[in-house]
Amino acid sequence: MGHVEGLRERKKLRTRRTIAAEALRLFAERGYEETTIADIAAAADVSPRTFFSYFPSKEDVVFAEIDDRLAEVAERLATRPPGEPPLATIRRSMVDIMEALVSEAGQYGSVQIQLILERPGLRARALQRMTDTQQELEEHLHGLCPGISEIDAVAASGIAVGGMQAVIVHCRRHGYSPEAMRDALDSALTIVERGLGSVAAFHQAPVESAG
Amino acid sequence: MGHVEGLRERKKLRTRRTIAAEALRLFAERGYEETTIADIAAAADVSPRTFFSYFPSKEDVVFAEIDDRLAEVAERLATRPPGEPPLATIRRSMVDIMEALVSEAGQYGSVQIQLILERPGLRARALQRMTDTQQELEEHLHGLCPGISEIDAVAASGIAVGGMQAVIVHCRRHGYSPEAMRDALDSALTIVERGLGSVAAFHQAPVESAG
DNA sequence: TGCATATTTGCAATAGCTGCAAGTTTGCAT
DNA sequence: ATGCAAACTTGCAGCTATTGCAAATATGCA
Repeated sequence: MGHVEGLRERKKLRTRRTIAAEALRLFAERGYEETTIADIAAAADVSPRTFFSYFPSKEDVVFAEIDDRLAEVAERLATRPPGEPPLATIRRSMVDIMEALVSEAGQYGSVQIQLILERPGLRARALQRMTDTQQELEEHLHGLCPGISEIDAVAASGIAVGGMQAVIVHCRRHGYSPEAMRDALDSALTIVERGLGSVAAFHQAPVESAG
Repeated sequence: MGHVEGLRERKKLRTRRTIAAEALRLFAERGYEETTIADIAAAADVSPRTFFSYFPSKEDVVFAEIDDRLAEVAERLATRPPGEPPLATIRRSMVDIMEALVSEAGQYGSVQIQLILERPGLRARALQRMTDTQQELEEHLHGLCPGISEIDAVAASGIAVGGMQAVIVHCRRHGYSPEAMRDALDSALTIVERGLGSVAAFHQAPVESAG
């Protein structure tokens, strides 16, 4: 799937990564507002105009890595181990999504997280991504729980993602350790599952992917 | 509290309302992008520069009414009827918040809702407001449920608001009638309450406001 | 009536973002 | 190897949101 598509594609990918990397470096060094598109373009050795053919806005460049991870999560959402109970799939997905969103793994540590927590504009963008992912989860729920009602699917995904999101933000704000964060997520998930467990559809056997 | 503070204050309030009203009218007539700050200022009979002393950004003017309503909700959150069980307070707050956010009551019908659903930037702003309100709820939970843990409070408010938000957006997108929307919210709230009911702190008697 | 303060305004500048047309580079077929 | 068509980059011009600053006005009160 995500292979080497050809020299052209590879070069574009490299450029994209360079732009993102240089942008993050500059953001970390001088700050977000203090870095202009022109600065980023210069550092990445492209014209300012070219920046916008790789990222639709300055804000989006902050989410370059995160978006890649979210795309992976979306793929994994579709490949559920046979026979896995719906609630287990949800739990697994939640953990995946949240890891994707707050992982400090990337080349530039947690610059993104810092920025997102500080700048309201970026925080809003992050929320947007959260709800987008939430909608994908919602669609998968129909496959997971045969006959689940539209509203139950919507509510369930909103509840799960909303609960996780709140906990994540709280933990990051208060500097929880990774372990404490995991514990917090776990207890939140317990509450979520208690609620979702009251929906009959979650106890039906999941539909096995046809084929 | 929100009385007539004097001529000066009243005039400012009137100007603020005029700007917002003219802006919404123009947005409805020509569209959001097609309306410039200069247009709005001209229609409201102030200088473009003055616009920014009433609203920090063009996007914020869309939320003028909504923000007023959310402020009222925040006040009502604090004035809970004595003896009301925690879960009842939550249910009541949820309904209040969602009404504030999606009410079509205002002078300009549902222009705002339309815009918010269409423009990603505005949607993000709306989400931001949702989470801000969520944090207020979270703080009140400590008063409502003595000894509730930090994480349980955070998770509970995130779950409640997240669930409601998802349902609201879904309903508006699919053109549900007010009745259908109310039913949907109700069934979502049931799931939420089932989850929150598993937290012991929600069954303690609430703290009566001292005094 | 006049002053101290708050508000409005004009001016100028910055920066994000977009459309357009010209210049380059790349992939592929011959 | 060669040449063409498609894809990519770039420079330019322009529009708009947003902000700082200082002058000009308006307002509330003594």
